Amino acid sequence: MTLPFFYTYTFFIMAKQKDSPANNNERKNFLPHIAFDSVIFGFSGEKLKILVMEYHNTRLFALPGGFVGVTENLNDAVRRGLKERTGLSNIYLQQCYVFGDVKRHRPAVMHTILQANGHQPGDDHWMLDRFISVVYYALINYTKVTPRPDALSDSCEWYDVDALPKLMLDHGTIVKKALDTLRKNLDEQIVGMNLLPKQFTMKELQQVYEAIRGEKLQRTNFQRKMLASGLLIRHKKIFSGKAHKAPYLYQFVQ
Amino acid sequence: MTLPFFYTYTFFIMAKQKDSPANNNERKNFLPHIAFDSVIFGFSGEKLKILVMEYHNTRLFALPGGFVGVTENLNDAVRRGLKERTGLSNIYLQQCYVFGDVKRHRPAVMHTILQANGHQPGDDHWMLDRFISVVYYALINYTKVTPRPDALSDSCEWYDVDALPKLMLDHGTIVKKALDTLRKNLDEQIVGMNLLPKQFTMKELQQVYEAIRGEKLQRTNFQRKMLASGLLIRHKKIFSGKAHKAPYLYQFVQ
DNA sequence: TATTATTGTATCATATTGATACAATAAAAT
DNA sequence: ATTTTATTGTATCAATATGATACAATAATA
Repeated sequence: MTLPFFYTYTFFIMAKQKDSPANNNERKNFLPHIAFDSVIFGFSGEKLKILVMEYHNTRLFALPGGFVGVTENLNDAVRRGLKERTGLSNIYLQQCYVFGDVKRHRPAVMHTILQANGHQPGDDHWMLDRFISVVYYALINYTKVTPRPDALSDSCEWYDVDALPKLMLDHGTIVKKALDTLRKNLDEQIVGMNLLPKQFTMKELQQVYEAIRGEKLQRTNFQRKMLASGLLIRHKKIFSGKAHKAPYLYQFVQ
Repeated sequence: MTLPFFYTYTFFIMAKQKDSPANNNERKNFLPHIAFDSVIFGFSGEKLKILVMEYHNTRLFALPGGFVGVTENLNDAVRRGLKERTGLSNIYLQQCYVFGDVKRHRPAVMHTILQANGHQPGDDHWMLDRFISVVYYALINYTKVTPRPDALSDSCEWYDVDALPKLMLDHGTIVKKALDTLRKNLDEQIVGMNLLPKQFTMKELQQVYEAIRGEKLQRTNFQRKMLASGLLIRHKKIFSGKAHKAPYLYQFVQ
């Protein structure tokens, strides 16, 4: 579990108060025992990356996550979190898996995080409870996003999927599961439309697929298949300023 | 949400007591706001079916479901429920989707069920709360199972997926989602191994696929593909007592 | 013994995929 | 101004997979 997005707005205020009343207020605002975590995929032009947060005084790395308001749809809660981290509203979002094992519950870790931010949580603090976590993955256009660390002054940065820092709790397993699911669900149009800018070259498109599938593809056959799919509209060539033959620009239909 | 499997053991006893103490005890035994529902697929030899329960005095049809013990893994809770309904322990089980919209919350329906079983639940009864439901689907060999209605004397019966009764709440949507997921994940070996008896004819195997995909397949090409897959072991012919050429029996490797 | 519907296999034509070759070309190097 | 370069777009051949059809084998029945 990560710190809730909610913190961004209210945590600092509450941190100045005694813990119990704040604890009780927050406990009433969210569904207990239910969290979500998001694996946010972006594509840099060459590599597949995900957003990872670091809790400043703890050296703990975690996925962005949060909690569900008592009158809030689960999906909306996740969108709220994504908006908070990325500034984007219309993000491609998919449920991935629910992690519900008892052994996820490690209150000491959450205690560390709370303490590192000036709290003295009692043993009955709601965030020290057992949580099940609904995991989502999101696909976003890397270039549109400036990741925003939250009010706890964590960092929030892109990391290559193959060069992640060690993540806290079971967040490493969560990333693996999200990547597996993305690979299994790999739909040409959806993935391309959400990870790439509106217009792109055939090479960029191929790099997206190679990054996700984790293997090199035959250039000529990839091109043939994509062109035959009917998903692409071809635009004018771009003269990129690089040497060699200039590529066409493409975009997805619709 | 359906009545919890837990009811089977304790509900009748509790029903004799005043509601509040029982309410409070149960509230402590389960994670609040979290439920699961199971779409249990079976194959009859011709049709794909699912298990549906009927609450006797309500004419309400529902999927089997339940709640998660406070010290119980989510997956184990679902297996506990399946064992209860089918008697089987090693069941192929897959997570499907989490339904988490606020509009699922319809306390009146649950109130009706509780009342129909002799309860007078107060407005604060834990089962009248908002729940998110983690949906699983299971594949089981129809012939191995005798569905067990629970102690509330509901019925628990197989229904053709294309001839379901109207299900309560969003359970109709849940079935659609489970079927979609099954189709998308359709893995030859896993599906065949779990829906068919150990040995089966090529015709039975084809019928499983046709039932799941909802379309007829070309017999000869299906046979060619399955034989070429290397997944099947061929056994002796069976002389079924029917006219015409006797088919071979097959089974999956491993 | 002939009939019947089912089963197993073969064989076409057509699509899809893998591997390779090659011409076109934008800018840099000469 | 011409040559060189790596990249891009396209074509083509072989190998494989798929769709459609034909047909022989056969277990029990008529």
